[in-house]
Amino acid sequence: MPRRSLTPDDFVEAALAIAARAEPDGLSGRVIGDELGVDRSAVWRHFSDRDALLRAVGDRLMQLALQQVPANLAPRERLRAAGRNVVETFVAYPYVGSQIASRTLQGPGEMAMVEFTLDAIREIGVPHDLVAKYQRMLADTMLSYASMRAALALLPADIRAADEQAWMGLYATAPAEQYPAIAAHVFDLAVVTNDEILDNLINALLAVVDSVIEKSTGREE
Amino acid sequence: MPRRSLTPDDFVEAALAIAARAEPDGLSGRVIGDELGVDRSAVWRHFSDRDALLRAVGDRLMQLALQQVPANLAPRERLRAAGRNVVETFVAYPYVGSQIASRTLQGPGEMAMVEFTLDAIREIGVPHDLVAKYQRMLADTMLSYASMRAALALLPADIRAADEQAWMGLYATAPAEQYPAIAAHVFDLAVVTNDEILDNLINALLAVVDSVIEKSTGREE
DNA sequence: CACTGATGTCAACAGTGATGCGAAAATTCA
DNA sequence: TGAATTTTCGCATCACTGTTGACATCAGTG
Repeated sequence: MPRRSLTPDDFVEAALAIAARAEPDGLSGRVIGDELGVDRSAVWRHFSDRDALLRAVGDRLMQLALQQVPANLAPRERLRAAGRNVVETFVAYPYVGSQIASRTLQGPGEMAMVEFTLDAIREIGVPHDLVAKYQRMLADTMLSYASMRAALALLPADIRAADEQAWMGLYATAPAEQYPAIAAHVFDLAVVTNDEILDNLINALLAVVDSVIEKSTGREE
Repeated sequence: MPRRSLTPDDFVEAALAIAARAEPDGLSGRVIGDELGVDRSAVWRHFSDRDALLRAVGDRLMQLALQQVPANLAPRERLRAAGRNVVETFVAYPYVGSQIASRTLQGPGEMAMVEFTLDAIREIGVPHDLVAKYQRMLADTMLSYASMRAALALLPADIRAADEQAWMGLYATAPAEQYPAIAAHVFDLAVVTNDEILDNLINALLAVVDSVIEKSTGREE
């Protein structure tokens, strides 16, 4: 007795809503079904696989991340914003973000993101035959980092707190004879924030892109 | 009727052996138990949690990666080797590698790795107050990238092959008007290998570390 | 109106991590 | 030595997962 007819998009939408809540129960078929008032097996009428569902939702995440990049930025700033937005979006929808970094999504979101980044790298002035090489480095690195941050956001609050304070705990316990460098830097280690690390990482990647700019043509900036 | 007494290390060892096989069944309690000729519930006698087990095995992975770094290398090459070895080890034990990147292991393996990298960065000549900042960037980036590569190695062979050939497929299908940059670079994109990307990433990270070397002291190299 | 294809419901399956209970071995103590 | 205690495993069980197949019901077509 089908109460109503659902489209795959309805399930993607529901999965997004759930993934954003980051409840401890996870993103299971049962929860998705409940969100739509439907049996959990109805999900597999529209997606052959758990993997297929995740890829569809993941591709939507890419769209979300990309559409929040201001359009009128210089190419470097576009790349920076895209990277930050991917991390932000993955963290905002941690159940999906933590699981699809290694998959080729092959949807419109991923296509648009690749097009966007290729274009920005070309515009910066990277030689034509190196554009793809650096795009893949940037994309893979940002995706994997975003995925790790999402997995972090997924941890129960108490465990995350324990992990974050682990370094301060080691400060008290680690013998300075055995770990002199840790002893010398443990406070600095504990103080570094994840957003600082992300900024730092993006800067490093952009710097290496800058270092291969075509010297011959001086038209860019 | 305990046939014999098992230590936590025995389970870690068994988990390593299974994780190295990359069979499609995964690293479940049942498989670990079978490996030791023991019921799967025996695992939780020694580890409170699946998480605790993964952390223990993950810490062992760190030890494995670190102990294969040649001792007599220059600091830059030590960092390069450590990064490569972490990726290699995570890929070699993909079940564990793909899951513990976001956790603080807090074991001797992680401690040794942090000590090792802090020391190398200091030896390169990074100012004292910036050593921790760059260590965390290097470590988090390499861990997350290694984790993604491990997840990739875990995919069934047919899916991985399909993913790798996705770009070539897009070459045929993607409309050049809508995705001009993809059309212009799709062949280059498909040709870039993961190991190239890794080299490229490590180079980028090391370059940014080099850029903050203390200019005042010229004693290094 | 009947027919067909799509879609949801329900029950079932094997598999997971985890828990509580009882038995047996290993260890400790007298 | 022998008794008491602690450790550790086997077994049964739980709730939960993704997935499948049989059945029922709806929408749209001729």
